[in-house]
Amino acid sequence: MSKNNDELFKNVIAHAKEYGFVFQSSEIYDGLSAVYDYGQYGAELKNNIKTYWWKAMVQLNENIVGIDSAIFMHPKIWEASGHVAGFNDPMIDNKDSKKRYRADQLLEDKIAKYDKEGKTDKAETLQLAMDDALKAEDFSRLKELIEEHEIADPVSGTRNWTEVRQFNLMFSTQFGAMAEGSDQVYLRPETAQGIFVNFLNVQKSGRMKIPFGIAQIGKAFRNEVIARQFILRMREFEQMEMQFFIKPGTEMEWFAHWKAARLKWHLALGTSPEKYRFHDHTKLAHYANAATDIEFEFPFGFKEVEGIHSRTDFDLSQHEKFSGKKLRFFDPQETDKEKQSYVPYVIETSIGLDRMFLLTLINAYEEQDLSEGDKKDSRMVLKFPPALAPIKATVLPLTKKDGLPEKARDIMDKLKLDFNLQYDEKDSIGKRYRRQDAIGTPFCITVDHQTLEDNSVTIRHRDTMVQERVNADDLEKIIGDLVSWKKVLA
RNA sequence: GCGGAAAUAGCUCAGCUGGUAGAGCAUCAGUUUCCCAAACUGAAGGCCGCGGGUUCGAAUCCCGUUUUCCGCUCCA
Repeated sequence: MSKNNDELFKNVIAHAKEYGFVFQSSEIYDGLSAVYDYGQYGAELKNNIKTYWWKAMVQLNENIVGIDSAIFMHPKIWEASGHVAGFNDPMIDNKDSKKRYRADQLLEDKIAKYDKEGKTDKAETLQLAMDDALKAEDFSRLKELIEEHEIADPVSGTRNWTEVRQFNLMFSTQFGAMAEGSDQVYLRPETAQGIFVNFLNVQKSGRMKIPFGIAQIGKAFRNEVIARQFILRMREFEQMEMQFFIKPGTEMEWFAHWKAARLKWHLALGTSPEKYRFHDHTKLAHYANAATDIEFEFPFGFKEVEGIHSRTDFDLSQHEKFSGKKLRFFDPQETDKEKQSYVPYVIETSIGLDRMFLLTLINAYEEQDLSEGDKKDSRMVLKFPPALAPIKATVLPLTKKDGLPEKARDIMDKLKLDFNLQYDEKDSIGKRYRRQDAIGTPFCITVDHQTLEDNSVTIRHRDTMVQERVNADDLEKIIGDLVSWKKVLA
């Protein structure tokens, strides 16, 4: 990261805290690693991003519906999805090469080596010892075996190992009040499975016909080994996912469709296209036959914000297998009887809400030098798209007397049912404008002495700092148009 | 997890070789002004991340720990 970008990122984090967007969780207790809280303006901004996504995905697509599934799910779901098996390996690090290995893999390699050297006795003994240790989940025994058999890191050649640890990315807890005899359940590591297991419910109750999508916004939890870069990688995070169910064989067409549609959604916010890029996966996960990331150029480099994956019929097939229930779509239009009933393929779009939040904040953040001649001046402004701004407008009486506050309150009362507004009468008018700039309020409505005479007010625009005089009765329409979702969705 | 750096008021930071904390901005109250950070007066806010140790005495030295940032690593 260059010094300037490093500086910029630090300033954004400081700004986010100072102005009530993001706080570290449990801060007065020294914080909890990689967990963050959203403050008064952060919560508003986050909600607006959710709304933008929900409108674009659910409301504007007749064949996409939204659900809200529970965080707790049947433990077998995670076996079916592969998360239990894939997230439970015993790992060991070499302190010199700083490489991490699967402990059982290292031992397997050694066993193979013994066999090759004709030391079959040794191989067998080790194999048995390892199997016992793995079965008992005895990690210190695994470490002992690695030491006893003098296994060295192939990279550094040293035997300077850490303890063997299990990296399970899923958080677990007990289901049922009695600790004993209760079942272990997981906090979901992704929201997608909540959609897959409700595929039939939604399809039948909503009379959905393929192609159709199910969308969901919700929290997910991953016990990341390391979680850093502010809210980019958190242990508790929120996803906005849509699973689009399609006829097998049409996946490439739909993959291309959603790739384009999702980038369009991002760019509609006015973000410079140079800040975005696709990162197509060459190495695909076992369930996917195509995958791409939409990446955004953060101050610390291009990072994934959203993933678009062609997941084939992997998930539904797995759930068929594990649940014993048929998860199929019957297509009466299909003339070929053999192909009438099938497990749909899936195109997934999955965006990290917190990452989108960070993106929006960084993108909006601007330090402006407004000096003119000798007069030094600067301002901090968050140039949020008006539809996303936490506060849409602030009503300001020019002074605290002459009945201006009363008039300002009247105007505010008429507007506050439609818009999230603030009222401010403390300090000079210029200072109040700048305060609103810092939290990204796009419009300031100023009530002055002329307002008392002809009911006109000024609207001060955040980005240009230009004011226009309008009739107070027209504010609902004017502000309404300016902050409308039509500006980004139409 | 390894290595590096850091942690002092809401924010940014100062505090030299140890003697029980300061500034600017922000906040609050007031005076004045009345359309882009004005000025003035006053106030509030910190046991210096936390826990030990050395010392007559620790924000300052040592150890541990937590958190954050950077690099590596990891990332369905």
